[in-house]
Amino acid sequence: MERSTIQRSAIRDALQRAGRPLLAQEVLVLACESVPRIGIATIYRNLKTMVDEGLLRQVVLPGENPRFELSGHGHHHHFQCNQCQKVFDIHSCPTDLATLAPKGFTVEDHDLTLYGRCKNC
Amino acid sequence: MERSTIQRSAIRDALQRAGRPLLAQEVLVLACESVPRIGIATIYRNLKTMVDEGLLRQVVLPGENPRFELSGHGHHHHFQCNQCQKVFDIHSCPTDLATLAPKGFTVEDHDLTLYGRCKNC
DNA sequence: TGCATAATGATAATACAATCTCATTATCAT
DNA sequence: ATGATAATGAGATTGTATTATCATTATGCA
Repeated sequence: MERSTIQRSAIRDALQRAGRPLLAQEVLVLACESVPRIGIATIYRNLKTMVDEGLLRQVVLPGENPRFELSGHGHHHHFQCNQCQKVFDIHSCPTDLATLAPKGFTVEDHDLTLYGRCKNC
Repeated sequence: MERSTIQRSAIRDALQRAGRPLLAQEVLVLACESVPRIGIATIYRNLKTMVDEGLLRQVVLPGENPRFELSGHGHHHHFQCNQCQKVFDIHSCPTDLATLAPKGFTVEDHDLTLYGRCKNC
């Protein structure tokens, strides 16, 4: 993955335009707008490469297939709409979660997902 | 699933003794202690039935297969050990998470997982 | 412009949790 | 204890996201 291809650009643009974490299938649909014959294998190949390069970050919600978002947003969490199932970023983070753990347990990280209705639903 | 079998009891006991959410595979291993020839299909069959009956609750962490725990613990969250991968209950819950959502979004529920080192690791 | 080869696209293959099949076994009302 | 049948166990099968294959196409350096 050393050459610059229109497919790779289309994938990056899709994620940028969406502004929210996308499933591989969602990336395919969006990327198809600019590269109609793009294949799903190309989507997966590039997503994997871009994650390895650090350009993308994988977002995994409970019971869901992995989504992908442009990295560089720092630590943040996600909101999933119960209606449209779309996932959005939340740029704030509750503090003092470490105190919730039982005695003898050390908290190193955490993962928070909010569920509800998004702006459009 | 109307009759009482030793397999079904073994599954319930395994979850009770563990006191933490277990994967189907973990249930199999524990249940084998009392019913050596128990099959994985029986594990899945009973887990599903017991969830339908409300006896068990499914616990799904990001990127993990479903775990099962006895229900009736009310709303709570989970801790996963980065070392042994075991999952434990956390019986406290951060408040005011609803305020974290962006303007226009309504929060109906949430899901929190803490990661770190458990007491034994 | 031409060439070496990286990347793509179509489709086959894989991985693996979960479910199904069906002969056998165990439960329980009578 | 007996019979109807629910449940089990072993292994085959399924479903589905992801990856591999490989002939073809496109990139970018000389």
